[in-house]
Amino acid sequence: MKELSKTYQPSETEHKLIDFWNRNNFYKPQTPGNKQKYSIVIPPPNVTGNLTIGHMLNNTIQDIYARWKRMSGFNTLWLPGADHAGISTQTRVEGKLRDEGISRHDLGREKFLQKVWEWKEIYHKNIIDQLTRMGASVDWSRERFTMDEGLSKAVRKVFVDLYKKGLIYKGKRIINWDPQQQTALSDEEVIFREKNDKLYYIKYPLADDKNKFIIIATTRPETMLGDTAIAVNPKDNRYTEFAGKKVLLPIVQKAISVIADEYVDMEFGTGALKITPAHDPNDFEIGVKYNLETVQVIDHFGKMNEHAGRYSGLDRFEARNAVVEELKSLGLIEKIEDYTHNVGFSERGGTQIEPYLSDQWFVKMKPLAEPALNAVRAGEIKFHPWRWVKTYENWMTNIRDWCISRQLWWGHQIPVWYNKNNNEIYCEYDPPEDIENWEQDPDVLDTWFSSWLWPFSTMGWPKNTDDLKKYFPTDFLSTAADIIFFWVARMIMASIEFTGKIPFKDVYFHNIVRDEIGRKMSKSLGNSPDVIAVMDEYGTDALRFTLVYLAPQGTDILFAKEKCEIGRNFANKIWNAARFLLMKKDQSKGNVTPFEKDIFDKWIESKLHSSIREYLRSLNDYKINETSKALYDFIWGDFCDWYIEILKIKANEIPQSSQLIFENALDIFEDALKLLHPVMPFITEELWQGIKERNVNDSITISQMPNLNENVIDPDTENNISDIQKLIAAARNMRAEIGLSPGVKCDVTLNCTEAKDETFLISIKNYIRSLAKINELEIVVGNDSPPYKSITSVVGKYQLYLKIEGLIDVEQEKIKINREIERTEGFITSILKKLENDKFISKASAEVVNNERKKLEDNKLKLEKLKEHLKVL
RNA sequence: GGGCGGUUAGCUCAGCUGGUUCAGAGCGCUUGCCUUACAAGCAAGAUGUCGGGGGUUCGAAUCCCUCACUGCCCA
Repeated sequence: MKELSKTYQPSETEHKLIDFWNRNNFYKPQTPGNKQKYSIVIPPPNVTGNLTIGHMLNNTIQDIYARWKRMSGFNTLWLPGADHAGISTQTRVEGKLRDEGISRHDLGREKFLQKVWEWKEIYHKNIIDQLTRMGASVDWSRERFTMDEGLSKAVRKVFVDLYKKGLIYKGKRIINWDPQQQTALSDEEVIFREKNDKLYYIKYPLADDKNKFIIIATTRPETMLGDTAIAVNPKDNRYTEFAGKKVLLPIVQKAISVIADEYVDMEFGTGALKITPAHDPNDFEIGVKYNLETVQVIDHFGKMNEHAGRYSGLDRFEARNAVVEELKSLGLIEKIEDYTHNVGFSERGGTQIEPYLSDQWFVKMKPLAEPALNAVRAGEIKFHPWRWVKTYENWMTNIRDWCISRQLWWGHQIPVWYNKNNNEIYCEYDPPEDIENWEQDPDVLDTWFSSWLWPFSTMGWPKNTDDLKKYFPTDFLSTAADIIFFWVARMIMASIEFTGKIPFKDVYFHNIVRDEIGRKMSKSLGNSPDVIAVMDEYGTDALRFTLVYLAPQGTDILFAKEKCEIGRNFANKIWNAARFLLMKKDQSKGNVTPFEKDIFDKWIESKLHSSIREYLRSLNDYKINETSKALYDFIWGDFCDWYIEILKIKANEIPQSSQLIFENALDIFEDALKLLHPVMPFITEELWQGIKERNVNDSITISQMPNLNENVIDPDTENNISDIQKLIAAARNMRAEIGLSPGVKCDVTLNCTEAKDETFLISIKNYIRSLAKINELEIVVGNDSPPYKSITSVVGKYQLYLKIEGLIDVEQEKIKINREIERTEGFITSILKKLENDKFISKASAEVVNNERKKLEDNKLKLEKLKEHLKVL
């Protein structure tokens, strides 16, 4: 490997490695072989947009699992693709055309769709580029798009099958109408926002006594023109005398009935409700129940229609004011109050939704929901974090029929044909043969009607392909929780219904990425960083690592690009560790006398495997931030801060073995690189290539992940070294306290209690000396303090004395020791209190009690030593 | 109105199957360092009545109740 630069330069390696991986088809699963499979399908991003930081997180998580499993011996498929995003895409293209002064109707359906496809190609490529750039180890040869021929076939088959089963029906219902996009929306596509409005109290005179009124409260006075009843609660004494009578609908001058129904909320407004079946979903239900007339007064543009009399042609909001003015002049407005309520808006377009009575296609959801609910309740499908199950259950048990028709052109056109000559309806997989006699339903299907098939349609369903047999059901789905209903729940329903299998075993709901002050990332706020720019600035690995490191299960991430310094610095640390090891190995060429592994070598191996254990545990628990933490702590904390520093000393001690020493270190380092590869694929590949001789097309990405070896995990060794680390830290602390400059060496006496400690300490004496910058280090068994003036520090079973010889203010030191004595005495008292408590002795476990006894002994000893030291001073 | 979270160091957050291996990490801050890789670094340090109150327990950041504030989802 050529000499490494002083800092890691990601841009130099990333593009090169992407090319290298692609050239070698590493991410195409092998067709033969009997390896166990592991499969993931990507949540298909919309073709409309760029990938966001949220996508980066989601895809990093998937990539981690794909790469981890691939390196752990699984035949791994991560299948990529994109979604046609009906409304968004059509809106964008129409917008672009509008700028050119053209409407879609000018072009006609066919030409318009051609334009959309052209537009889609450009943006689709964008997404592919971004996924590639982030290092996603997907199999591009299997890429799918929801409007592909194959997926379109799946959609048609599903529609026809459900129709024939009676689970798809067409009906006149109140749906969410987007007057701007001119299409129906499903309940899930409507978002509610608080809006400041007015509550109008309107008097409806009794038909047989015009001096009596029922007063109703409404936020939508313009719809009164379509009222066909008034409703009150039968329990409401205020209205007992009115029930069953008729009132005269103002302006329209039509007599309508007063219905008594328990549905009416007595608390709201005046307790009397106007019923407008054509313009309110609840009123519609009442209308059906009481067989009321439906009078539609607003058309699909959101304008008053011919039934609105002289208001015909006015926009719904203009009409509101006009109606109120007229009512006022008639003296029929009781009062107008300010009122804040939740109003539905189109999720995509932002227009205020109009409840609209129209013919639409629906899926009956109840029969589909039940098995899907059971699969999750029974734990066949596991949610991470688990609590999302409740949300899922709640939605599934209150599920309502799904409005799937959209009055758009971009999407899967409904496979239903109407006979031009009679009332016949034809719904089949293939169009009718005498096509000239039929007219196809012009509507298209909700985009989610294709994406709910994604886990199996992408693998060739309805054909029973090899891929389907091999890779379905998938193992893992990572997604945002905000599409749990849109997508996750529906995929489970569809999978079970059409394949009889669950679509995936584990679902991970990843964090929502917000900006630094907690706002959701959005285009209009402009607070979402450009992911490519961030990758350019900090490196792809840095962004990936940082996101995962900041992603505890189930919380939101507050992200600012500066946080990528965490990942960048870590990458740089790794880079320099490699640089150093290689440099030393190079310098020590030929020094190959075998050496015996010492406690530090055993310690780093133990730590490596402890880390692997934690790595596996956290990955299996879907706690990826803990995975990244384990890697960070091992590589930076254990390997770089301690092991490399130890090796510097060791190589001086036994120079004849130095080459082997650094080669051994590189073996450990290589394992660490492999473990880290799923999170930081680029730098690990680059260094893996560099630290040893490799074959031309060999890659870390297809190498074997280190196996966990529990046998080398040795808690005693880890504890012993941990004590030594504390001891060295204490010595450094003492140096710092008395202001010794790093160049000045000091003399130290180290007391221990047992002979075996002495043997151990002597064996590593030079390391302690060197790391704590000690000149003379005397190791003594027993409690005798040294015969010179010193400051002291007690570390577990060890006692340190640092010779001061007038370097320090003795009085200050005495104050400090007294303070330490006080603290220790307090601590002893608290332990004694526990031990003298019979309930503690009897109820607490023996282990805990023994532990307390041990602590007591240790601290008594410590106290003794401190007091003695005070005397010496 | 119903449901689900969150509230721990100046900031962002871990820890929450109860016990000084639990009061932590990173950033920021203070001090000292161009030490045989790394100043994107090294060493040392300061800071918290773990949101308030009550309870269970020998023992609570951790379990229960309650209040406050805050976010999200559903109606």
